[in-house]
Amino acid sequence: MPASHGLSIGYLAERTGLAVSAIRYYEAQGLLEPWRNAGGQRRFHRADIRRLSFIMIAQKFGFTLPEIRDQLQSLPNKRTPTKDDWSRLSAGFRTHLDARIATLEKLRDDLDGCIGCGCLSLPTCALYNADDRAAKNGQGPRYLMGDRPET
Amino acid sequence: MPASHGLSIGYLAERTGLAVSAIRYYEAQGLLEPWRNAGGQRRFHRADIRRLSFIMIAQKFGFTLPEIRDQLQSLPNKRTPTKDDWSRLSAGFRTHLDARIATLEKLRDDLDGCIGCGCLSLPTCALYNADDRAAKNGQGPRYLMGDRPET
DNA sequence: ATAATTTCTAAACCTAACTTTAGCTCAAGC
DNA sequence: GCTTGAGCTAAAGTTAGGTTTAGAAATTAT
Repeated sequence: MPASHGLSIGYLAERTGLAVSAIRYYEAQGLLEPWRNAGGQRRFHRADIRRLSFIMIAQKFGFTLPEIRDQLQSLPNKRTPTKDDWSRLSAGFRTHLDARIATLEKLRDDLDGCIGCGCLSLPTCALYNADDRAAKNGQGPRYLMGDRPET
Repeated sequence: MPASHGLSIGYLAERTGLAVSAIRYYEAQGLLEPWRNAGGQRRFHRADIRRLSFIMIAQKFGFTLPEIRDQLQSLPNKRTPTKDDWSRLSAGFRTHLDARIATLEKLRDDLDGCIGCGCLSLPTCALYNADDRAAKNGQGPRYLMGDRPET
């Protein structure tokens, strides 16, 4: 049973299914700001249950904790999301998710082309330049599967 | 320039774009088995370039290093994949990828339903029971967004 | 009043896939 | 033949998102 003013961390854990240690960790990452009672124990608002649920859902959509923190902080007055906020934020989820799906679908299409094309010797293979890391580290073209144009 | 018999690790790194340390790491994980020259340095087969390329592609499809090691070991005589092997293995890639896309599409559909339904107070919300962790830890239903049926 | 829970902190540990560092040896170029 | 670059090993560090541990203090239950 929760104290008359403020909920204990164990109660939040029970209600959300999260581990107590996870809730403390989220606090350390700035996603929650409980106050302390006279004995130094954390006390939470009821709204923090929604806040934690929001975190759990956002994680399922592939957001990192810093991103989720930013989303929570972008709310006016740092409110916990209401129904209206939810609609707005979920549009962002949708965009994020669409992008991830599109990336995987492109990879699938590339693979399909690759099965047909022989793939092992072609610098023109669709998978050839598809590696993100190639763009990142600026190491120039990769000759996948061991072949180079001439040489 | 590679030695007349066996390629150096630096040459493989240059050819694949991988870091030397990554190639050593793959060896430690059992994905490659170079031999040593008189001075104790690693020497690789030309085919190992293809092997490394295969690893890089398989990683893009979401396979872990142990899974990739198993795939490489499933090849007859532990060969590096040929064009025929590639067709067979890429079918596995395709399956893996399709499953991941399907998971994300279901999540997107659930989200769409959720935007319309109000979501904040419904144990019937599509996202409600969608959490893998809920199934794993056997903690029973979660009341996302802080609401319970009664109480 | 006492026993049993809960909670507290700080620090260490966990996985995956690597990278970095330190101190040394080997190989190659001039 | 000497210098530089490449390679070697083992161990520690990195990132994300936590969990575990240990020992102490607070709270709750009987």
